Amino acid sequence: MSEAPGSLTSLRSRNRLLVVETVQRRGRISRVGIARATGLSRTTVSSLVADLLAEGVLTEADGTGRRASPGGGRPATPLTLNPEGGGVLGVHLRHAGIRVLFADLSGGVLGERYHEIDVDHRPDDALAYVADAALDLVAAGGHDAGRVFGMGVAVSAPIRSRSHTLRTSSVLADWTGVDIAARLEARVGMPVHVGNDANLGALAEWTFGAGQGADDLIYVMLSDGVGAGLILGGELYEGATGSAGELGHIPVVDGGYVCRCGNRGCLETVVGLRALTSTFAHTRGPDTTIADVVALLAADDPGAQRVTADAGRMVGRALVGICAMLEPRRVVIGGEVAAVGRPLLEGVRDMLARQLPPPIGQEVTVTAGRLGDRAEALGAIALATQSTSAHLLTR
Amino acid sequence: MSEAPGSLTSLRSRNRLLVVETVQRRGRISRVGIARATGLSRTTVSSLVADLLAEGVLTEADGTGRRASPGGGRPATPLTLNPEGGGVLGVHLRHAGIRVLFADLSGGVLGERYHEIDVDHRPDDALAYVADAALDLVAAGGHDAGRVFGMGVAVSAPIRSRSHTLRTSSVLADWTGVDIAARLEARVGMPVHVGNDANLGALAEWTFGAGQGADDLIYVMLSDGVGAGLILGGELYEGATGSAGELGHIPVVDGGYVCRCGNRGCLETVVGLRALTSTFAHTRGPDTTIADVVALLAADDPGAQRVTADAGRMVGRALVGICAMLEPRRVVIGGEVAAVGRPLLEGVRDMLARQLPPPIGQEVTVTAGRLGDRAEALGAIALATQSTSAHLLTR
DNA sequence: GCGGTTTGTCAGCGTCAAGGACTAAATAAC
DNA sequence: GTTATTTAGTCCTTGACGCTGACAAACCGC
Repeated sequence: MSEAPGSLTSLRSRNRLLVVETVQRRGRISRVGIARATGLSRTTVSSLVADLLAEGVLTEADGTGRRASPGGGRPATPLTLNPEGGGVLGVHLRHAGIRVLFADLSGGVLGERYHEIDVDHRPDDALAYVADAALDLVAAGGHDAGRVFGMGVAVSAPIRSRSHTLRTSSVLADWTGVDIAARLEARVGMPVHVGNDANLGALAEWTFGAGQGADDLIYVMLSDGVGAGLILGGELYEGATGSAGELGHIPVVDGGYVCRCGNRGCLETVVGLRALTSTFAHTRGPDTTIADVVALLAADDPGAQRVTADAGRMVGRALVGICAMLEPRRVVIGGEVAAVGRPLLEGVRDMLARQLPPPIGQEVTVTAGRLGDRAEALGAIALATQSTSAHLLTR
Repeated sequence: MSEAPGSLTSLRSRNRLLVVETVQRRGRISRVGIARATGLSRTTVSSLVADLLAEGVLTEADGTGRRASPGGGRPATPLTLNPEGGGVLGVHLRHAGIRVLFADLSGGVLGERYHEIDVDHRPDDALAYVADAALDLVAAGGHDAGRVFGMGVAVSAPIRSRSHTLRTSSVLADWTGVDIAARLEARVGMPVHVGNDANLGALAEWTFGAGQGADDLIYVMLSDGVGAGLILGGELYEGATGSAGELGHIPVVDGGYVCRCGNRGCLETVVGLRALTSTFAHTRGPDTTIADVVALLAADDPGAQRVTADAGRMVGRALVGICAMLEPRRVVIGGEVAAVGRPLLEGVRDMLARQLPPPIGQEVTVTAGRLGDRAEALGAIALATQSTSAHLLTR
């Protein structure tokens, strides 16, 4: 595991990782292909691949359907990540429930569990459920638990990255100071990595979803709370203290409602799930849900149109400063509220186009997330996969 | 120069770079010290150092004053970067003039030239001056031109990082599309690296100035234009298109003055050098300079106090969103306007403390820059040094 | 079946960093 | 003054690594 930083074995480790990442990205690639892609020699790749095959990380895929080279030549042996070579678990702890995903190393989902539970006030119950569901999924998939390399956990709270514990959060109040990683590691017997849910949502949309190829993107999670995740220069940016992305607490209304953070007029007080639905309390009753709003929009209800577009403009307003400073290629809108679709996106686009200085405004694309509910859990999968590649495969 | 990515020689190159960087950071460190700091073995370090000594990159410093170890033992031989081993040039092209610095590889300034010239409309004159001054400085320092490894250039305009050319800019209108790097390379015969001045100011304050140790910082350059540079996760962040940091064009006043970017109420229209001094037109005449404002402040003039504090608050307002999203450790205020000092800083602090959500607000420090006028040129030095280390020493 | 072509492996070689033994140069104790 | 001790730096050997070049394998078209 640990090794001298500049030694020969570290070089081999780096090359191993290079090979695995290449296969991960390209899928079904031959040894020669890897050599061309990485710049390593065929011999070296062969040697590394031999190791990885022996360890069960890669497999030689079936040759059928392989494209013969023009003019003949020995057909290449396509290599893929071994689907039975291992898997990872991804968990999303949100205030209303828990989602657990089981996926192979390339991010293909093999199983899923969702459980409604009042996560806020029951850390022990929640963690117990997570552990049970996780082990259950692995068993149901017929997988060897020893080849499940890790678990990622997305949590709706800022994370102290060093200690893995949660900082104060009014969403998960009873969880403050709980070391989720340690507790879950004890239960499931594998490395557990914890991250903020908005950050992991960003990672997911970037890896699997609407943000593919955009190495600088902002993911906006419009849910009960409002958060954001940043991919900057092709890497997840978590900030010095691990809680970057407090989009929800940017003031957007002068002298607006008081927010749970103590300030006034925060974005969250205007476009949070509850704030948004409560706008309809007078006409549609106090129990209006986001699904109701979607239905109204489908029926071309002008009030709903107006409200969601306004919400989008508020999001845009909060984003202007950040977009001017960071010049992201893409803004991806996710979270439950994103289900309302177009009018919201139009609102965001409208505000950005109007307030950003000319060159930048045209370079930012605003899109809806493609992963829906599962974005954060998929991000947890990606987190676990990254750590797995880095730690377990590098040896 | 170019080499296989995973080969043995690449490993040696990386280790070379590691050694040089360690010496750069620590200064006067022995071989054993380097070994401890890098994790390499004494043998390896010795071998690398031998190469670097032979090439003149390092020198064995004088042993006098060396601290003998407690309990005796052979005294260590301190190593330093060879002051005569090479130098780099740093240039700042601003609208009103040109600054050229000559420094050794550790950032020590060996010579300086400043020339007032209307840079905006005379690309050829300006570049000719830069080349003359640069070669002159090298000769005056008694240095061998062959051991000057590169030149960095800070420019008040967005840079297309790929092509090294300038994008449209209303500050340097006649420079649009000019390939500064290529033109200067032809004149001075060394690699030239071009960067945005605010970005390089950030790099300078982080490397040499008020931002040392803060791996996440925002540098605010309050000059005629208003720009910003970002250090994120210990690296300069330039954005996808190389023009991140458009702080000056964040709207801060609803329906304010029209800005040169086409929008209304941009930060630049309120706190730019001209905007700020023109506030005093009625009472102090139209030719008020920033020095006059400083004098007024020194005399406890209440109007000046008020104006500068308000300017600070506007800067703070523009920064709130970014600070909430990025959680920087430090905000460094530089540029000519920063000379007004305390009331401006207090204004920024006031606004951030009031509008940032509680945990973040306390974690950000707002400081004045320590490098003054020379920050951007020093950043150009840092840029050239980085590139030098990476390209020339890695061989 | 036979040359042509591409894939993958094998053996030999040069390079690299690490570990241990050794020399160099100082201090501390006697 | 001499000897033991401690730390710094070098020399030599060793094991691992990746690359080059040669060779076998597997397919094409004729």
